[in-house]
Amino acid sequence: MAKAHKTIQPPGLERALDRLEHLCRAHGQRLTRQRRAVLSSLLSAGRALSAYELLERLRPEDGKSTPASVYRSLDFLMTLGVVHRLESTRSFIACEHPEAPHWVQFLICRRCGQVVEAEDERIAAATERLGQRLGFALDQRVVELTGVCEGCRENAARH
Amino acid sequence: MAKAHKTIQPPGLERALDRLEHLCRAHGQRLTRQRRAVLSSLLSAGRALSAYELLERLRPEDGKSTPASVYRSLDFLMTLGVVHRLESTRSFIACEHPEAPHWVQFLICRRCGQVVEAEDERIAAATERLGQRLGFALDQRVVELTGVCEGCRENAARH
DNA sequence: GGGTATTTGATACAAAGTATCATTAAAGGG
DNA sequence: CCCTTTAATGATACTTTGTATCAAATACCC
Ligand SMILES: [Zn+2]
Ligand SMILES: [Zn+2]
Ligand SMILES: [Zn+2]
Ligand SMILES: [Zn+2]
Repeated sequence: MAKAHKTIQPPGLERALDRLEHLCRAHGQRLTRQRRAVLSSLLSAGRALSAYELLERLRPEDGKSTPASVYRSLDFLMTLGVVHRLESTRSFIACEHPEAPHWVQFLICRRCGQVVEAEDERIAAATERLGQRLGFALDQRVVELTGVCEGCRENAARH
Repeated sequence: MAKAHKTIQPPGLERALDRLEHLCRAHGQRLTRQRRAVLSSLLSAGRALSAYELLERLRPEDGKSTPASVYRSLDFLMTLGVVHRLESTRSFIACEHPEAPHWVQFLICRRCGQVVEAEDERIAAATERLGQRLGFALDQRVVELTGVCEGCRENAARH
């Protein structure tokens, strides 16, 4: 049975966009059409997209988006914590956690591209401790674990 | 007092190149002039370099290196585990640990660019456990912690 | 030293990201 | 609702990073 491609439906999307609006107000930032469109597009994709893939998906709606403006919107959404950047795949993904800025870990399947956003206490604590031990005042933690997910291993098993 | 720029001197460099030779033999791989030059250059730099910075440093010696060949050498050295790639800065650094392939964490100072390679048991265990819990068979772990190192914070403190 | 599979060089290109500045539009107050 | 202000976008051009292809060179083994 093929698992349906994960796509956030209108209800969840609405909620996320409302949350974006509140975050903007709270931070005294402007909520523009493009910022909404970028988040919306990432959510609808239901997976990580490169900036240029995202640009392609915006084109039909908003033919005049450019790389620079997409990157600006992404940067903005990242500072709000509603979008994350995956360094190891140079792509961007909508946050799965409704809370304020947080430190997360990503698990990435190299077969199907699935990305799981985790919030592991143990890892958070261990990285913090390492930073302290080595005298670093940390402000960014990239934890990206790549491998093969369960589903893909099962598929591979039966040839 | 200005701290001298960290640079690996001939003795350590020799040892690293010998190690590279042995690793190549052990893996039945060829040790070419360029591969030696790339590792040597990274070691001498004593910091992370982008592929193109590295290319510049190779030019004087070997005027006909190209981006493609540098990337190929870097890929090769990475599979041997003697060079690491920093995803969050798109750069490469010589391994500081003489052991075979290993899982490490990097601490990166966003001020001075210093990179410390750590091998923290707790983080290793915690990431492994997270992978298992979520059903991922991990084969790559990117842990890059960015912040400000102790030295840079002290410098900043006295304006 | 000669044979052979691997690696490199040369060339061209693709993908990812940024700088600059004139124009547009979001937000807030009247 | 309109006007003003300030921040964001559009347009353009460019930089940086990374890859594909195939002929020529070379490391390794004997
Ligand atoms: Zn998140
Ligand atoms: Zn998978
Ligand atoms: Zn290492
Ligand atoms: Zn520093």
